[in-house]
Amino acid sequence: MDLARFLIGAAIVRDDPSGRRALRIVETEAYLPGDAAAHSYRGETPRNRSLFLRPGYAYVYFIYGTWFCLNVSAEAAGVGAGVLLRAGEPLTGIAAMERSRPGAVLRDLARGPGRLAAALDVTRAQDGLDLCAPGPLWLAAPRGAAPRIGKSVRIGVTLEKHRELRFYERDSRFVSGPRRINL
DNA sequence: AAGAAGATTCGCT
DNA sequence: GCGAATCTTCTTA
Repeated sequence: MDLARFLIGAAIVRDDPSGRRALRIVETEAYLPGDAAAHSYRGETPRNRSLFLRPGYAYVYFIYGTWFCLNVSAEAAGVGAGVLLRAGEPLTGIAAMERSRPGAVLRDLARGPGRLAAALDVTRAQDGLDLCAPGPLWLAAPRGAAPRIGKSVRIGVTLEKHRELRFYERDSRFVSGPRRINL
């Protein structure tokens, strides 16, 4: 949960043969230990094992047979928890992102978790990567003034729906969702 | 062994 | 606004 707040304003960087792409993270959700809505809730499986790594590793899952979503593992080794990256503001490599997201306008390139992963060409191939070390996918610490952060209930979850574990940059137009709850 | 639901998005009505 | 796409895991038989 602290990590989810900290990541607002940080950057997720993708380096691959098509060049460098970077997004400013503007929206996250925390999935805690003992959280019935978390993929790690029912224990470790082949799909979610990355959530049980120590903090800072990529957990990528395939959802609804169509999209990938990118998370950052959040708790000590052996404890299942993570932060879902829900939306980002394109910083660099915008042309490459547009190539990966045909038809999307700038504001929609990474506005939503499935879109964010698609804009960066993140798939299960990047699952388990250390995001705190140099590599094809990594995190850059927040820079500049601390953003104004809002919180709300998580989007799309039915379990533990009352918990306010979604965080977003209040002043960003790149935040996902038709609504901004608890402004 | 089979069916349902889920941390989503897009296209058509 | 609704349905499709079709993976992983859980539930029920």
